[in-house]
Amino acid sequence: MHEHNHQICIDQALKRAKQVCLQHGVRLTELREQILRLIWQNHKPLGAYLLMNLLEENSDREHVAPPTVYRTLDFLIEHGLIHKVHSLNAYVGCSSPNQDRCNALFICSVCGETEEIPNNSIQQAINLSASQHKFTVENQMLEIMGKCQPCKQKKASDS
Amino acid sequence: MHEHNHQICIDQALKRAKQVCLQHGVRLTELREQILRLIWQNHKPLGAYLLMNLLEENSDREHVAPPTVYRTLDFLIEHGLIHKVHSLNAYVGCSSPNQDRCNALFICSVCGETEEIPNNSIQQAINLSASQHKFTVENQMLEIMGKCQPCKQKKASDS
DNA sequence: CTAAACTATGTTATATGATAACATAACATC
DNA sequence: GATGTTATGTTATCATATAACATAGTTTAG
Repeated sequence: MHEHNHQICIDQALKRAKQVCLQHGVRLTELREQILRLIWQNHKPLGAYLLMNLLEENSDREHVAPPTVYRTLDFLIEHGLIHKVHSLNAYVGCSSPNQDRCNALFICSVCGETEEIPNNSIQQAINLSASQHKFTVENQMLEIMGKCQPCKQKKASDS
Repeated sequence: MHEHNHQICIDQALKRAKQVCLQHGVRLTELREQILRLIWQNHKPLGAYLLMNLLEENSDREHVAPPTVYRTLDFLIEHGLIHKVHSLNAYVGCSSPNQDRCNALFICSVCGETEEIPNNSIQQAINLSASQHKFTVENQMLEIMGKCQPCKQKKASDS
């Protein structure tokens, strides 16, 4: 795990979520805030059913059913607060919700930690390729699996 | 649909599959060939259960079970003959099986037609971004949803 | 202030996608 | 043709996601 202050991460994400909801004229309900918080407590993508269990453990809710979670995930995705990581069927906090399009997601295959990295030159290359093929982009996803620096070092020191 | 000769497409894909299997020292069995053929009969990504049904309809097999299809899909993926389109949970023929990494997949949200477009500058941008973050890429997926040229034209003429 | 409209959540059932575990068959090699 | 290997069949089950409808909570207009 990178050494960075998680609490600050979470606080920032929630603060931003409140702003976004205000701007969009929608409500950040308790449920939505709880799920967003759970997601941000990891930098790993979390599956919907895991989130369901976490929600049962970490709130006074007793029985949480799938639709509850999926609706909330849909809401958070719709307002750019989280991403779905399709290669894992899992969900991760969005660190730059102001962008139209999804950035590159770097996913470590060892620790699962996921970083969203904005990159103009990737975007430009995609846009160029799209326009060359007269293709109008609505949505895109770039997921990159591999090993992060800390995990590589750790593996090296293990052997 | 682009006007291009499908049969040539399919034939080329099967020819290439035979080469690849020969090189890799594995067998292109009847089942594998049938599924590869079914996949190539579309330029749209097909789901595993749809393929299962198509296989029952288009072969003398009576009951095809999920593992049969999934094992075959795994085989075809492993040998670079098809791609899984994660955003659709579906499978599409790979048009350039010699590459290490997956190219950009342009998926039309109207007709579903999918094109795999190799693009060095996208790949370079990804590699650069990865190396800047000291991230070792093992695998990647870039899926771009939007509208293809024919569908845009068609829509324009409809209105 | 309360009825109506809208938004959010609860509940039950089910659809869809994928795999585990073990049995059988086909093929290859000696 | 016995043996090991690869491929496929079979049954059950897990994992992911949604449909459809019921209830509750919020907002707004009259």
